[in-house]
Amino acid sequence: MSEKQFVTQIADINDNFTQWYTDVVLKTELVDYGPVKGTMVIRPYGYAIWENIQKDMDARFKEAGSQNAYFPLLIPMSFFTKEAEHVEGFAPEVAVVTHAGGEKLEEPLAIRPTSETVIGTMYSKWIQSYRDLPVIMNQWCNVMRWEKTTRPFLRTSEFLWQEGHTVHASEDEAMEETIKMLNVYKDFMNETLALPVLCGRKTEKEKFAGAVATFGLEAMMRDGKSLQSGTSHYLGQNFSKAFDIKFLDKDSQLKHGYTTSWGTSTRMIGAIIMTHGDQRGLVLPPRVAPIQTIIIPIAAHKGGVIEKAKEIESVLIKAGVRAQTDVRDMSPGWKFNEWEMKGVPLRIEIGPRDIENNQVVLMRRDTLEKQTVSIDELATAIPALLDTIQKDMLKAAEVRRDAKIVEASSLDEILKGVEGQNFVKAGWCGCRECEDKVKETASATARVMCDEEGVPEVCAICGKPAKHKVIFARAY
RNA sequence: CGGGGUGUAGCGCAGUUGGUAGCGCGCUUGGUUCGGGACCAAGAGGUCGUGGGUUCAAAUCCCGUCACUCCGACCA
Repeated sequence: MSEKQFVTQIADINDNFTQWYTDVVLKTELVDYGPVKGTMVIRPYGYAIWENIQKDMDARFKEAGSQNAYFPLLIPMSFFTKEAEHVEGFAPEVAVVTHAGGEKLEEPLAIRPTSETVIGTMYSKWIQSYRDLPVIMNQWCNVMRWEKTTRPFLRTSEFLWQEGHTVHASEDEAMEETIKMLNVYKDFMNETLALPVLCGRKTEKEKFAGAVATFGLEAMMRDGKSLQSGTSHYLGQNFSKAFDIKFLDKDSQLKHGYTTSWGTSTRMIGAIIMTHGDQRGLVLPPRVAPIQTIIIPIAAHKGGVIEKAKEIESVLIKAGVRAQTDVRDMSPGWKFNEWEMKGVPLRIEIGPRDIENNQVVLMRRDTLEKQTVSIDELATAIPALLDTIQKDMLKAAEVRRDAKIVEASSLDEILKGVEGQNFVKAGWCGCRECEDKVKETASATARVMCDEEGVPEVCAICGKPAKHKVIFARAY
């Protein structure tokens, strides 16, 4: 049976990946387009994934010492001009409120594209002493960036995210926090999203507007393109000076704090889709799947089938599994296709023959393998299997990714590597010209630096001595 | 922001040289089915994206505009 037969309404994943993506997000009812250009509605099935992400991540933040807070959506325009690089980076994409209450406003208000400026302003009021430090806060909110081209989850005018903002007494401590949160993200993406990510420092060109250093987490999509899935920034004293975040230190000296910020967004849902998905549609990691096990009664008109299915459902729910029975009056084949498209990790088929044998048929969405399991064992077998799927999905994604990482020692090799849908590792002298040259010839950008692997002798682009090892890739 | 494509029923589409709108799926009702997208019967559903223009007459031709989408440039 060809994969095409299953979900004919989805574009070919190998042929037209972007169309496949659009088809999948719309047809699985994760999202729909909003009435305003570039906006998206996150529908219940998509929002449930976000809620699962939030729940897991939020616990990790709290474990890392962070508290949640909420800062206002509207930010006085003047705040942005206080940090030169920051305003330059964000000004082009800020949406501004100029009228309210039927009158023109004295000062235009920006709809936050990110909150360093308001939060910095508030922190300057709250921090006086070294005893007030560190300050570690996170907020879950929406932000708005007026993008030219948009795509659901990957880039929309408005999106949901979390942004952490911290202040520390020393440079070392702030840098430590930056790396700590990078690792919190990494663990979360590995363990919960089953996403292998490459972490490292960004080049000057690619770093956050206003940061001293930006560290990114890059995931490889099925088409070999990179998706920046999270960032952690060391901001040094750039923002503390701009927003006057000062404290009296132990030595009675008045000092500026050192700040960090870190964020991830609903874009991660895009990463899940494009990393794990296949021709049949979504393949969701069990930990974030809104429904982990779908139970499909076969020959449901026959007595006792639905009852048994419901019985299994409640056993599974008691065992902590997000299980659901599809009792709709449709053919089993239709339901199989639908739930496969929606990426439910496990399917249970139960019909009269199974009930007779006290068993069910199980199918894994990730491998499409079927097996029969005794009904008595389900309460333990299903949670264990979900766990296995979670781990196998990460492994499978790692294998796919590692097969598509190549080394290059010339611009030509970088181009060939990127054209072959690979991540390309190469030596780099550190100059902007070489970075731009890669962009021009290969449409690829420096994703992250990986100097810890050993820096090659020469820059693959200009041949001068290399200072860094860089991963080049085309990116979303 | 440049280049291409598409807007006709909830979805996918057809609609010829301009002549007053159709198909498939879905939906509603009833019945038969049910182990990989079932079938029969009877129904409901559209000011053809939008604003102008040409014409006796526009889904169809012309101009504008908006949205979506694909390919680039800019960005999470």
